[in-house]
Amino acid sequence: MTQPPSTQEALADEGLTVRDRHALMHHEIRQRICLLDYLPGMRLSEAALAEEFGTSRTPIRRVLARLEDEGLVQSFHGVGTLVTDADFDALEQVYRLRVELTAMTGRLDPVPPDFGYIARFDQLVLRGAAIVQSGTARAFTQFDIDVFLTLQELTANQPLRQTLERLYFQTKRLWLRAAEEAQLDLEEEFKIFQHQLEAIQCALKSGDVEAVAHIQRAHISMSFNRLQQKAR
Amino acid sequence: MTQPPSTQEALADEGLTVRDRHALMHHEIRQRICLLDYLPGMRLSEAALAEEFGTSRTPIRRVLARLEDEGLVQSFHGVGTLVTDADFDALEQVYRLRVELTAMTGRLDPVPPDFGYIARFDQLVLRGAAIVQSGTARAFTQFDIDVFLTLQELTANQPLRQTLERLYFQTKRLWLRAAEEAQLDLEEEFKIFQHQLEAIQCALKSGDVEAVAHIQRAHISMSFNRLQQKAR
DNA sequence: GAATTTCATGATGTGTACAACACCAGTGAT
DNA sequence: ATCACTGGTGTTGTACACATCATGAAATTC
Repeated sequence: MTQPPSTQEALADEGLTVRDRHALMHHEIRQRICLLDYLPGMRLSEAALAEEFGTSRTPIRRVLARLEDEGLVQSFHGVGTLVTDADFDALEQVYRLRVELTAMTGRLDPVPPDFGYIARFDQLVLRGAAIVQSGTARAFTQFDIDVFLTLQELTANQPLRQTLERLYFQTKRLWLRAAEEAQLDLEEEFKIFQHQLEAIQCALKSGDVEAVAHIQRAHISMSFNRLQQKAR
Repeated sequence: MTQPPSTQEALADEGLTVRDRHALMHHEIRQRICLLDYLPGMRLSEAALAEEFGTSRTPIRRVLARLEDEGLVQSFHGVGTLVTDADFDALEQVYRLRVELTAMTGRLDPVPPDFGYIARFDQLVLRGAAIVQSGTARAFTQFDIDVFLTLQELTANQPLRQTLERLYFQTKRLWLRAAEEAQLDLEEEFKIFQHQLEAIQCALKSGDVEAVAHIQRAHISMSFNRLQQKAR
């Protein structure tokens, strides 16, 4: 009996290439940083991570180097590898660029959604409805990541997707931190997000990918404004 | 008597931190790829590069990993590290994104040029005039890189700069390859570029950074169209 | 008692040997 | 003659020992 392996087990699996193992570790650590399992300023030990993932420091160092290029950690010789702090002012530029780039997804190589895609999105909307009723900020963030990755499929422009993914994971921590510090009205945030999902769902069914992009853009912009408001 | 050290000598210098050495090697290898010293498909030997830069494979591997993330090389286990080929169709998406992002530099955190900046730009225009008269495609490309990096200073938005730099170095090889294959009228290309520089110079002196961005955008777009035309 | 020095500790960065892998030439059987 | 196999060679990937550096506590000196 074979069951889908967990992330940790997958690393021990033998059917994976080097690139796959690297991607898995990168995703996992990035996820932990964005879900605030690793808080800003926290020191990541290469040795500890190596032991956890059942490998040596060398592959871990490669992953951390990539995360450093992406702005999520920073290494200091003799000190350690520290999670960068999600400072509002420093990330304002990232947020504004994200807003503009999101609008662009509708114009640059849009991918018309097929039936399978719309069905998958319907599933997401259902999942979201459950979170509205009883969900934690953490579960919501994980959900938000899934929605983001799904919506990314609507653009065939690879460099645009790659760039947006970077920016997304750089800014995502801001929202979650504000939410956990009770600066945001969680219930209201959930409802707004659900409304956005339904609007996107509607646009998808009419095949209007550009409208989807504009809805996203508007909501990212408004979310940023709410953050800005509460941060002061 | 102290003179500015060359790239190779700088690596032997002792006053440099780890990060500086990494940046130097990264810049140097990136430059070689974009100036077609390393042709697409060519195999880069980690051992040879390590010896040349007077270090071991370990730091070289980190540089190559970054270049792989940037899409300039690709490593294959047991085969080698190959320079990616500058395929026109594959880079079309990059080009189009670059066009849009360049226009954005005028809107997102523009930096008003001061007298020192304008003076430096005047120097560039003079250098360009010399290339128009008697210049190789290679010298022109090197000049183009300098102009690009100078114009980047007009945006304070760091993530935007970082992204544009990536895209720029991904696409730059296309032009040079087309030029060396005599698909482009070099003299005409030089003149067009010089006209662009003068237009930008004019916009700079009136302090209109957004106009600078639009001039750039127009020329990148037109340059791409000329490439597309000649490639078929 | 306070400032300074020393040194133990633990972190990242580097060098190197070896493992895993792909490619190719040569060899043999069919 | 052709195909399959096998070993040699060179490459990237990994593990580990060591160098280098920053930090803080303890010892020492004034």
